[in-house]
Amino acid sequence: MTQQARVFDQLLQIAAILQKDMAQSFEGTGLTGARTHLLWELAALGPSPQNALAAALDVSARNVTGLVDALEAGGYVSRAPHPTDRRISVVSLTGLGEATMARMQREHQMLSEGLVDGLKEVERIEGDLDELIRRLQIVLTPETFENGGTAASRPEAAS
Amino acid sequence: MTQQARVFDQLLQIAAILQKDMAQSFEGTGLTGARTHLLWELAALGPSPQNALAAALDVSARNVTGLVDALEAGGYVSRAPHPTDRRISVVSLTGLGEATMARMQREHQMLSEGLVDGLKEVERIEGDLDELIRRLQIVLTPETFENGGTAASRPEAAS
DNA sequence: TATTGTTATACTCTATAACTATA
DNA sequence: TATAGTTATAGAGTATAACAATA
Repeated sequence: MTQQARVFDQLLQIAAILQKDMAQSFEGTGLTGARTHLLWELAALGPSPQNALAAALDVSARNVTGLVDALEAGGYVSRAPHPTDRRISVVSLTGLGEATMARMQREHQMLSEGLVDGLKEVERIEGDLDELIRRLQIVLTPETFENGGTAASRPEAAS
Repeated sequence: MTQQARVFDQLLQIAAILQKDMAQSFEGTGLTGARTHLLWELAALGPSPQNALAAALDVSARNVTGLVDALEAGGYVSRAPHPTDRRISVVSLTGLGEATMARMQREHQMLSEGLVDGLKEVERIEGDLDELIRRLQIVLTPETFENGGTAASRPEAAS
């Protein structure tokens, strides 16, 4: 039962493809992966304190300051004072930010449809992927093996 | 044919899981994703000029200099002069580097097996994944849509 | 003249710690 | 006293450009 386990490498390959696509995507736009991630969260949450964004993104407050600075400079978001708590700055999408997100959501939808267009047994595949995701989370749980996970995702997936 | 296309999001979720695992993996080891990637390539290629590593990793020569510096400081690789071309420095795995790679390959194998252990129809799933990979590369080809790809990998996959 | 690797410089993401302004 | 966001500092990955040594 040893040699035939290509599945893991296939998943790594998928991760690599998606990551590379994302990295190449933001050229000249002033956007980056991290900044766009913040935009997605902001679109989902609505106007938010940087506080909440840091929690949503699972990054430090300092990091959010930098991302919002850059997005503000690019015209994608704006900061406004909180009506009652003057410590808080509320971040909102600008018109450009909204338009950008609308476009991205549209493109995401198109790609999503294009990926499965004409594919047989899509629902069964979705079930298989759910099972793989479930197993992946178990298998990568550090306690499962003595290792910290590292070896798992051999960095082929990283570039 | 619109609403049911979960597959793309599932793939993004897989990418996010693998990336997160990889990021968490290198704690205190002096290794990182990029450095480990170089080690994998080096293990595959054998002793190589930095030149070749830059090509294999698809990264600038400057970048390789930094990665090799760090790996050399950590004792994972060593630089040696090329026998005939004195411009070239040949990078090799040290004993520690070899041992580290052997361990990682072992762990990778274990995870690979653990992922599919007891799973039904593994070969069919592998075929489905191959098809998805193929389609992914087509769908993400920039020319396919007017976009640069960005929207594709909504950065949920990035953190 | 072309190539290898380096130094110089710069940008991005990320973190912790110290500090300010507010609650 | 605790919280929100900032400045200060630092490490890591990445890039281009200029430069040295060598082909």
